[in-house]
Amino acid sequence: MRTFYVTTPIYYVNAEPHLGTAYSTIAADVLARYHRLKGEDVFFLTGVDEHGENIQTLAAEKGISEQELCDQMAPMFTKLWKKLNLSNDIFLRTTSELHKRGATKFLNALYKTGDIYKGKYDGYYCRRCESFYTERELAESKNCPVHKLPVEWVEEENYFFALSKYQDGLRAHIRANPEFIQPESRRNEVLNVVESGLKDVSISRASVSWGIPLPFDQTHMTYVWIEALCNYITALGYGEDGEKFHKYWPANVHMMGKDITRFHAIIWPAMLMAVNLPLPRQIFAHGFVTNQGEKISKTKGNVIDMDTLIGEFGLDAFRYFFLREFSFGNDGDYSQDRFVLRYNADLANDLGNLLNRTLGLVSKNFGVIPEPTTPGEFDDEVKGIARETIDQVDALMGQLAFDMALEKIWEFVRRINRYVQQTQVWSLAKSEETKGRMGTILYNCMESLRTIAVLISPFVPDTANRIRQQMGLDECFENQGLDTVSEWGGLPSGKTVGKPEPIFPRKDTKRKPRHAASSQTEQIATENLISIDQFQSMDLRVAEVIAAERIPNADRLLKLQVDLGSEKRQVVAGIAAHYSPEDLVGKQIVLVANLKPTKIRGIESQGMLLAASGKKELAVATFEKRLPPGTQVR
RNA sequence: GCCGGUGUAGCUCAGUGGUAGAGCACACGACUCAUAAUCGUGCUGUCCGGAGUUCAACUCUCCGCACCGGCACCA
Repeated sequence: MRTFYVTTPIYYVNAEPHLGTAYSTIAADVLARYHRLKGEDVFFLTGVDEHGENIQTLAAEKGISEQELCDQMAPMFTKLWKKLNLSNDIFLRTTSELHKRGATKFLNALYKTGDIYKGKYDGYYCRRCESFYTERELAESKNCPVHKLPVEWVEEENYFFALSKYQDGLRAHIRANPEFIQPESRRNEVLNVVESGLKDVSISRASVSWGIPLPFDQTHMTYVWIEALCNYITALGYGEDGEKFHKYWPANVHMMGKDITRFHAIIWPAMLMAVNLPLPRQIFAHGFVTNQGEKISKTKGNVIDMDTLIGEFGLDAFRYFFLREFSFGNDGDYSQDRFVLRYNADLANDLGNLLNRTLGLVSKNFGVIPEPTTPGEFDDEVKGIARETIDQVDALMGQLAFDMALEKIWEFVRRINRYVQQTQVWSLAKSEETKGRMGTILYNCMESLRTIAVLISPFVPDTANRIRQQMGLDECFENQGLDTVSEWGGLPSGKTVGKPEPIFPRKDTKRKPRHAASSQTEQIATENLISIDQFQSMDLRVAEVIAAERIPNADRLLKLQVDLGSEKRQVVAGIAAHYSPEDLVGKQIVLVANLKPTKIRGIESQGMLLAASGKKELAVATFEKRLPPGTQVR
């Protein structure tokens, strides 16, 4: 029996699950369900990543143990997955013994290859990011560019994995296997990174206590990312349950958001190469969901509330929308309007109404599924399209083109609506002679609906079941494979049909009162308040720009000469995308005058100008009146 | 600045070396079994701009512009 192993990333338990994680996981679920439908032996993995310094810190803040924290967080994921009707075969926690044992074995195997060596690592370290930064990556303030928190100078002995050794092997593999990294754009990106040279990566942390110790040196914890990647094999019982592992590995698809492509496309395959395990067949990085064109973020307050959406439209509409509307692999934009449009057009009008009108006619005129006694015009065409649809959907699902697969299915749905129209079935009830033809047409409609129900079942499992129920077919979908629709005519005549009820009640298109327009500005921090003294430690001055020029080979940089009254300064500012040099000359700006000088692009910068910047726009702070240069700002 | 991608009807996108398509939206018509649904017809396009190759380019090549992603860089 063919096997199919699909994975999602294991999600970090430092935050609750959100739409992005749901999107990845639903997509993986659809894929898993589709392959089960094909009769394959599927293993679908998802789980949570529970180790690392972040968890350690968070637990300390809450005054509970790390394990307690994880035990609180993990159920949030399992609960949501249940709500989303996900069919994962395992929910792996990295704190589980299964994972710990597997990871330990893997690390030992890796160690034996000789590709792990002890080296000294020193650098600026951000505890939040759990990663190092070079001096250049940091601001003068010595703050982490992501969290704006102070970083620490850390010197520690670390273990390294000789990633650089696998550069050529990786490149060759990516080149030879176009399917390996998808979509294409991600593949190019990764190829680019690999070709520009790989550096060895640190795989341990001596300063962290919450994690899995390196088996060959218990004083070091395995770096959380390295350990997490192992989950794809530990979930299969790597190193112990040989049978399961050999059955499913290598994975057919590692599915993930595009932000974590590199760990999966570079480090993970290299580690597998090192220990001589086969590489996953495909790494698929999907796009992000935006909300009306904007990135979704908590601080922005434009998070899409899944509960509300599911409450109002139903789970299946939710699952349907994100897979139909977005081209998997590209970013997709959500808006309530588009959601309603899709819901009404596709689910209520096309599919829901087709089922409803068909069953209405059947129950009124026959009461049972009629016999197909009287073939006629259009019948063969409909049957042909059914066959064609099944084949095309299969090809598209193979490419993870969920949107196109659904489009194909809906072409079929529309064709059946047209069939009803063309044959004017309803008018055939008037005489007994035409009743045979009527029954045949209705049979064909129902048989089409049965096929459609099977095809859509991976996407909208509940809907598929409801369609079957209304049609009077009691078996639910778990037992209905693709093979049950591969031959036309599998629908049994004579069965009593159920009561037709709209499966997707149409939604009013009238604009609902919008929930409070999401604010454009980010929430203002109320934590980490500073004292007036701290504020006064900044020496802010009025400065007049006397000259400005671009810096070659830098998109964002301008070199400014400014007048501070008592002295002149040279400042490099990252505002070139928004201001041309001419715009600035003569302007009076706010300068942080007591900032330690630094070199940017080899050019000395003696201060920093203040500017407000949002996602797109940026404006330099100026004064509404001219002032003597050097005047203090407070 | 480097690497890659995209730019086609109001919107989302498909597409081929021979002068353009789908769905949605919109308009009109038909029908009435059905969830104001369905079916039919129509609609708008300098297929980003410019140059070149060609009998012929939206489709190939080059240049440019805009936008997106990655890198560099951004206090």
